[in-house]
Amino acid sequence: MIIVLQDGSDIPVFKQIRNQIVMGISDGRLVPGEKLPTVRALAQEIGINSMTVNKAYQLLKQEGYIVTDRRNGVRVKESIDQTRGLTAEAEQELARLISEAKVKGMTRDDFVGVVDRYFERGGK
Amino acid sequence: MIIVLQDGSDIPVFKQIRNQIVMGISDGRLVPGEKLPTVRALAQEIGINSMTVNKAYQLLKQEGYIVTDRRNGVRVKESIDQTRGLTAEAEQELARLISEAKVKGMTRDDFVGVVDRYFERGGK
Amino acid sequence: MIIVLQDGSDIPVFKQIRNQIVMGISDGRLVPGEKLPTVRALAQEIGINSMTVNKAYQLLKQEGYIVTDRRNGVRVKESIDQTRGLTAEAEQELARLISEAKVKGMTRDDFVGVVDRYFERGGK
Amino acid sequence: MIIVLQDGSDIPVFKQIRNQIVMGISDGRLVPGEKLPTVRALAQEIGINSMTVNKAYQLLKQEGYIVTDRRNGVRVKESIDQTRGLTAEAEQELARLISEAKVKGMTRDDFVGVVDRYFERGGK
DNA sequence: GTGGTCTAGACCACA
DNA sequence: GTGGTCTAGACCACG
Repeated sequence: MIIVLQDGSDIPVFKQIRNQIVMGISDGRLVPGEKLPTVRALAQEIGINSMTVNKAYQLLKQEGYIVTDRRNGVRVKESIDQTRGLTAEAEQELARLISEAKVKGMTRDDFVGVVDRYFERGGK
Repeated sequence: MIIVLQDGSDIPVFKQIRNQIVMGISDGRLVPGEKLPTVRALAQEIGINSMTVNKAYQLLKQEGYIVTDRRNGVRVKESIDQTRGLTAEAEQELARLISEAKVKGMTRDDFVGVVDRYFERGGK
Repeated sequence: MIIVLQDGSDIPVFKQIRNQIVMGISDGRLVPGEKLPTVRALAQEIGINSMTVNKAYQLLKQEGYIVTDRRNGVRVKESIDQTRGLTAEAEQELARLISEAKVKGMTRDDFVGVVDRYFERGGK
Repeated sequence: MIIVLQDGSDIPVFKQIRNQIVMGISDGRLVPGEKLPTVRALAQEIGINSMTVNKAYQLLKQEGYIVTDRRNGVRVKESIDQTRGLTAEAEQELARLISEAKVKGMTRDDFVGVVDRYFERGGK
C-alpha cells in the first residue's frame, strides 16, 4: 500500500498517514493481521522523519487499529471494535458537512448519493 | 444568534465562529440579508480578540456566505451560490468519515440514518 | 507544584510527568481550572526537552485531565469524568500487586491498611 | 500451568512470563517445590526465544520466587520470604493507582471492593 | 533489527 | 508568546 502525502495540506503529516491507513483498512487494501512497514522503512519510503511515522503508528495503536510489537513489528489488528457508531467528534464533523451541503442547495438525496458513491467503494 | 466556543477544542477559534455561522444559515437561524454583529461587537460578546472575529468574517466573505459594506455593516448574502455540490475538500472529509464508519462495522443504512437525523434539522 | 524526576527509573520521563500531575490533581495540589506551566517553562524548569513535556501534556489531554488552548495555555480540566471505575489496565495492575502481596504473606487487612494510608492522603 | 502472552501488550514478554508465574504461585496453581518447565520447553511451548524465558527465570530467581538447580531443574521455592510488605516500587505503583481512582471519583469503599474481589481469588 | 524515547534545534498557525 | 509539528540524529531495551 502506497502512502501519498499532500504537500501544502493543513492536515499534519502524521494525521495524513493515520487517515490513509484507516482508509486502507476500510476498503480492504489492508487486511487484519497484515504487516505494515517498519517505522524506519515507511519513513524512508515517503521521505520523512521516523518520529513522524512513529507518531502516526502510536495514534493508530491508541485508536485500536493496529498492534505494535517488538517481535512482530506493526500489524493491522485482527479484531477491530465493531461499535457500529461514529465518535462524537466524527458526528460533529458530519453535521458540519451536512450544513454546508444544505446551504449550497443540496437535497437529502443529493447528499446520500455522494455517500453511496463512497460507501460502495472497496472491501465489502 | 449566539456563538458558543468550545474550550479545549483543537479547532481554531476563527473557524469555530465561521462554522457556527454557516450552520446558522443552514438551519434558518440566520436568514439572507440579515445583519450580523460588527466585528467589535461580536468580539466583545464572546470575549475574544477582534482580530479573530475579523478572520472569521474574512473567511465567510471569501467563501461567499456574507457581504460586507461600509454603509450596511455585515450581512448574510442574499443569494448564496446553489452549486448543489460539495467542495473537493468537503468531499474528501466525507470520504474519510465513511471509511471510519465502515471500519467500525456501520452499514450504509446505519450511516444514512445519521445523515437523515441531521438533514431534517432546521430550515427547509 | 514541583515535578521531580527519578533518574534511573524505567518509567519514561513523559510518563513520570503525567503521573505526577495526575497525583497532584488527585490530592488537591492542583485544582480544576488551575493553570499549568507552559510547555517551555516546565521543560526548562526540570531541565528536559520541551517535546517531552509536550508529549506528557498530549497524553493528559487525551486522557481528559487537562485542556490545552492557544489562548489560555494549559489548564486542569474543570470537570473530570467521574467514571468511578478503574480502567481495565489499571485493574490488571492492581490484580498483579495483590498477587505479589499475597505471595509475601500479606493478608487482606494488611493490604487494605496500606490502601487506607494512601487514600486518606490529600484533598478528599 | 499455561502461560498466555498478550499480543500487543506494552509489557515486555519476559515480564509477562514472570508476572504470570508469580500470580500462579499466589493463587495456588503453582505450589512450593513444584517443578517448572525447562527454559527450552517453555520457550517452545509458547513459541518464543529461549533467551526471553531465561530472562524471566533469572528475574524470578533473583526475586526469590524460584530456585534453579543443575540436578532438579527449576522449582518453586519452598519458603518464600514472608515479609508481609510491599516493595517500595510496588507501593509507589499502588499509590498511583489510588490517585487515579480518586481522581475519577472512586471512594475508599469502591476501591476496597475491587481489592476484595481480587484478594479472595485463588489459594488461601 | 524493532519500536520507544529523548534531544536540540527549527518553523508554523493562532491569538 | 502559545501549543503543535517536524527534523536529524542518538541511545535504549527487547527479542
